Amino acid sequence: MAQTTSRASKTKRTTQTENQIYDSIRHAVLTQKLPSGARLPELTLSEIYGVNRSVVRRALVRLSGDHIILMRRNQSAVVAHPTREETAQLFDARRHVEAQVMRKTAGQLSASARAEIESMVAAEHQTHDEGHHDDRIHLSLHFHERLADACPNQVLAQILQELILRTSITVALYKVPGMAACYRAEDHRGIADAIFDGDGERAAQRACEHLDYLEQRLTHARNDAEVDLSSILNS
Amino acid sequence: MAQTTSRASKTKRTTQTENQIYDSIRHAVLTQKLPSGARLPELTLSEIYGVNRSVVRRALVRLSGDHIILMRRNQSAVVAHPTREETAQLFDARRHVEAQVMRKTAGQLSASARAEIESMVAAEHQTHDEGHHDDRIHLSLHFHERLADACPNQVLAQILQELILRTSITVALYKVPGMAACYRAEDHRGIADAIFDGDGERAAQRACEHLDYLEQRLTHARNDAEVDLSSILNS
DNA sequence: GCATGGAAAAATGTTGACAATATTATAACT
DNA sequence: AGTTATAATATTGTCAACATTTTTCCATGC
Repeated sequence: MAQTTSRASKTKRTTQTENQIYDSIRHAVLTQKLPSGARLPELTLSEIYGVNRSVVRRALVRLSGDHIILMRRNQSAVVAHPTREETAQLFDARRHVEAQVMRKTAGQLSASARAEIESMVAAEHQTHDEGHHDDRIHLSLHFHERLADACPNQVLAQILQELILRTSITVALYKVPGMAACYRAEDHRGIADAIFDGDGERAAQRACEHLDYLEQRLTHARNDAEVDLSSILNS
Repeated sequence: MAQTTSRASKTKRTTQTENQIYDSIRHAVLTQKLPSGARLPELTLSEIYGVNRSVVRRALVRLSGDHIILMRRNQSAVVAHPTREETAQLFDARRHVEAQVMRKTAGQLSASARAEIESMVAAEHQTHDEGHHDDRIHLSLHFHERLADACPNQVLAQILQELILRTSITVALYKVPGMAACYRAEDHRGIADAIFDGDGERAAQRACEHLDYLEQRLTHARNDAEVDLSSILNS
């Protein structure tokens, strides 16, 4: 039932090109290549992807529905730039939802899923040790998303996926600049082990602590930046 | 910050006409005038509302993002028709989210909000006694939405609003036909009182019991129907 | 140097047309 | 009657053009 062509795209319209655009922008935001506040003019995007504005538009409307970008009348879409207040609410909501997803997922993993997650944790450690921060961020997000995928309750899981993306935006916006993107090596390991053991309550606890740690590392200063779209959006 | 022009429309594009269409369809689904599976051709809608298809389209894409309608390539949009499995997941998710919203909202109501909710509960009892089921359904949904509005965490509240709408669709689909739309007179009263008393845990408990009752009343048989759009969508 | 005003440019809003696809109706056949 | 093939219709997909609005830039004045 759950179509997997487009990451967490729920169930909706699927011109292949539209999905590509949706995924491309989503991915760029997720990996923090597109910073908060970056403008996304329809014409520029339609030239980059070689399609008409109407196709771009649909992708943008979907993204705005996911709170990833912000659309205002007669103005270019911009990557969402949540306030500090909204950030706090996002983390609060995510803790509550993710904890429940952990409880429901614990002990439910197939052998293959388990192996997959194991390798992801290992890969994450490796990229961290080697200093590939961009890759590690991507793997870290993929870890949370992969666990959500395994949750028996996909309604709850999709809600979590959205919250993961939105909190990722806030981290990019409010993290202290020099810091190697908030990371504690043993956090994901601990969560995975609790899930494997079927100990949902411990997994939930670990996930909350993980998110607390992340949130505490945020500052009040915002990191704004300018970007060149065409150099970023070419997947 | 939270714009209230369009019920739970999050923050997004807002051609007035587009919002009207969005709200109109949303309302028709919510009040069960548009049944599950009903087709929503773009041309028909654009004639009804007197606008171009592109305007209708944007409203439809937003609705599909909310899981209210389903869009498939080259096919007309249709009102969502969740499976029994998805229904169970929806109720499970809603219980978990709504319980938390109750906890956070308890004791936070202003005097005016309190009075407003009081009058809503009273109105609900009255319409029930008088047998105006359609009105009562509307008031009942409004009760839950009004409480969500009062929640300090609006991220969580908006997630709940979406779940309220989606569960409403499942109720329309799976309720036993003759039954006067699942209703226990004292449920909302008990929830409201707990909120007023600042007893979040009791409010959460009552909300869960309320939802359990609702869910248990659903059958496996689906209620399908045919409809004439133009006679419904004229608000 | 700075604010103000207005023209030029850029971007979105809206529309209608045509192409591609899906749905429905019709006809032929068993 | 029921089933299949085919034609007709309905519906969405994509596009380009123009209208409207916002943004940017530059000249003017103080």
